[in-house]
Amino acid sequence: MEQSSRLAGTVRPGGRTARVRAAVLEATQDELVEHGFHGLTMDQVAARAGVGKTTVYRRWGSPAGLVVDLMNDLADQSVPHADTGAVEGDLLANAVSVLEALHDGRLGPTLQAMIAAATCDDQAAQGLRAFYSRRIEEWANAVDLAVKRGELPEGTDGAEVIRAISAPLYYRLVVTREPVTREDAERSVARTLAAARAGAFVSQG
Amino acid sequence: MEQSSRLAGTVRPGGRTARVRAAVLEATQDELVEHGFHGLTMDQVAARAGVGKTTVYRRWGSPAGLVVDLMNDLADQSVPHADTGAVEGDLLANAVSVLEALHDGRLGPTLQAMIAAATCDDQAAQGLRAFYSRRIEEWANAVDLAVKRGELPEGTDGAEVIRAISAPLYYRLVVTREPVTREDAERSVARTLAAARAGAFVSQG
DNA sequence: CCCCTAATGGGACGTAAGTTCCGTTAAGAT
DNA sequence: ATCTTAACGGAACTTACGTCCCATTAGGGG
Repeated sequence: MEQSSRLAGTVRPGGRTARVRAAVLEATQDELVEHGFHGLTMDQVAARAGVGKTTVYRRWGSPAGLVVDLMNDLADQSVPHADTGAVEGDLLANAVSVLEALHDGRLGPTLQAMIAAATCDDQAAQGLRAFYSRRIEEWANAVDLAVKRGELPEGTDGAEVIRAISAPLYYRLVVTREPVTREDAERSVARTLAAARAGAFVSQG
Repeated sequence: MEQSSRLAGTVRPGGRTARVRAAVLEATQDELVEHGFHGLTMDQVAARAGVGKTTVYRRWGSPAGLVVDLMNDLADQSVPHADTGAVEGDLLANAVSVLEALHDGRLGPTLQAMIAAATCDDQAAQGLRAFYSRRIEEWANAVDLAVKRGELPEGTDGAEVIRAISAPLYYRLVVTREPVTREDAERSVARTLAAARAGAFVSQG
């Protein structure tokens, strides 16, 4: 996998350019942890990265641009899905990985920033959609295997099952802003699984 | 119900003060529709409302403060829940009302702004939590009645059922940023109901 | 190893958001 | 009706973000 869609377009991607990008993305993430997306300023990112602010404006254009690039960078780091051999275990592993990502001191704020950036920038929205659709696809395989094993009804939509697992967790995080606990993750798995076994995730119904 | 927690604290809430507030909240919502939360500026709100910007800064302090007050204003407008006599109809009515709110040209952007404001301001987060917990409570009654009628298992947690209905819709709206359709609403109801009938929403499990 | 130029960096500049000061207006009590 | 003062409004001021210009640095091809 290529390291970056943005760098790929440059004429001199090696050496200094790559170093600058690494420093800027690092600084961006640090700033997100401390001030969140709404407090992300090009100026401070440049200062923190030890880079001219002209460079940051030229290459990324806006705070949303920084987050988009950061998002692409994270998207390239593929996270392998679990395979415990039984749906319940796989889905719980999925829910827990979401939970841990949201609670991670560095990744959590970054994910929230990605969501915030997507609300005010089309490119960020597109990037976010791509980011999650890829993650969802990867985990959906586990559900498809479960269908083949006969654990779930024929025709069950794997991607939708994975979405259904995450939805309540993100809903609590972003919308009602309640704490998201492991119990929430377990409940989400149990409920989704109950619906799936009842055939509620079979494609056209 | 009092008209506003903020006005209640003022010494002269009548006449001009109330007129100013109405104009400012109106202008705030217009600006949110056009530019979203990230583009909400005190200056333009003041100009649009035909009010001194000093006044806007003094009474609301920040864009987040404007949204918080707008949120309180909306929270006071109680939305009665449906009662079709059968769970499925009530829950579908709930899902559709959420759907319509999100698609409404004025309320949709306002709700998104409330969410955005909550990500960068504690007071807004608290307000948002209160806003939704109240709406959830109101609709939870319909589920409780269904339990009494024997349509759902004893001990089913009504509030959690209502949350489960909304979660996938908001998830699509905010996180994956896919379009939210009536089919999504219907699927969400069907799946939640399947899980509820299987007892997945009974309190301790 | 040298050259060409892509890419970066510093600093000056313009603009707009946010703050402060003080005079003006009108709510509401007497 | 009159008076007190809460609340508003205009305008100057301060700061910080974003832009522009040009000098400097270092890839990477020859």
